Amino acid sequence: MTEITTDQSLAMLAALAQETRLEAFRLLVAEGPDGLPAGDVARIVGVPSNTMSTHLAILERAGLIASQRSGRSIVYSARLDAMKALVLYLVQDCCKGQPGLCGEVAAMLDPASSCARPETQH
Amino acid sequence: MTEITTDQSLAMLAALAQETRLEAFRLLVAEGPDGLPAGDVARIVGVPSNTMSTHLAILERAGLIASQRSGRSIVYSARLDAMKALVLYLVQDCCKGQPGLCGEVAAMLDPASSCARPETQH
DNA sequence: GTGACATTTCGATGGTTGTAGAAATGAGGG
DNA sequence: CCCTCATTTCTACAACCATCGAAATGTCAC
Repeated sequence: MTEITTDQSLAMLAALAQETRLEAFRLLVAEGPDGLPAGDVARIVGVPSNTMSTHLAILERAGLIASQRSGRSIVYSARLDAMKALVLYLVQDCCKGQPGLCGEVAAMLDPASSCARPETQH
Repeated sequence: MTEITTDQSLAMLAALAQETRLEAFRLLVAEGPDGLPAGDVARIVGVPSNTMSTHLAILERAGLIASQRSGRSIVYSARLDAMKALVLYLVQDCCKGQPGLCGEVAAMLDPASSCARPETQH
C-alpha cells in the first residue's frame, strides 16, 4: 500500500472525517499492533456495540484498520501502512504545486524504508 | 498554524472527504500561491458557480483555502500551512503508538514535537 | 445613475449518513 | 444439545449534505 488512488483517499478521508470513527481509530493506533477487541473499543469510546460495529466496518473497508478473529472476539488493529499512504497522497498534492515546500516529506515517505512497518504485513 | 485541535482536523478531513471539494482543492494546490477565481474553479471542475461557492466556503471555513477580492472576482488559493498542520496531526497519531515508526516525519514537520527523536537525528 | 458581470445567499429536493433497538450469526463451555 | 457471550446484520428514523435554479449582493465601466 505505497500507491493510492483518489477514490481510496476519498474513502479514507471520509472514514476519518467522523468524530466517533476518528476517536476509535486513534484509540487503535495508540493501542499498537496488538489491537483491541470490538467490544473494548465500543466500551472505551462509549457507544453501543452495534453502532461501533458499523463504524469499524467503514474503517476496515477504507483499509485503515484490519480485523482478526481471536476466540469469541474480533480484534481490530490500525494499519499504519494505509495511514502512511494517505499522508503520502496528501503531501504529493502539495508537491505538485510547490516542490520546495513538502518535497522532503514526500521523499522521506516514498522509499518505504524509514517509515515502513518492521513486522510482517497482514 | 503549526498546532491543531481534533475539531479542526475533523473539519479539514470532512472538507476534503468529498469528491468535488477534493478536486477543487487539488486544483488550487496545483495552481500555486496566485490561486484562481471562483468562476474558473467552477468552470474547470464542471459544476455551477453557486454549487462551487458553497464548496469553497466549506474549504475556507476549514482553513484549507484563503480568499481575496481582486476586482470583480474572488480569488481562492490553497493554504499549504494548514495542509501541513493536518498531516502533522495525522502523523502525531502514528507516533503516539509507535514512536519509532513515523517519528522522523513528525520531527521534520515540527521540530518541537514531542515525537521527535533528538538523540539520533543530525 | 444604468447595465453587465462575478459571486454569494436563499430555498427546495433527493440522497446519504449516524444512531441504536431488535434479531441473527458465530464461537466456546459444559 | 443448550446456554452464554461477542459481534454483526436488519430495520427504521432523524439529521445532515450535495446539488442547483432563482434571487440578491457587490463591483466595475460608462
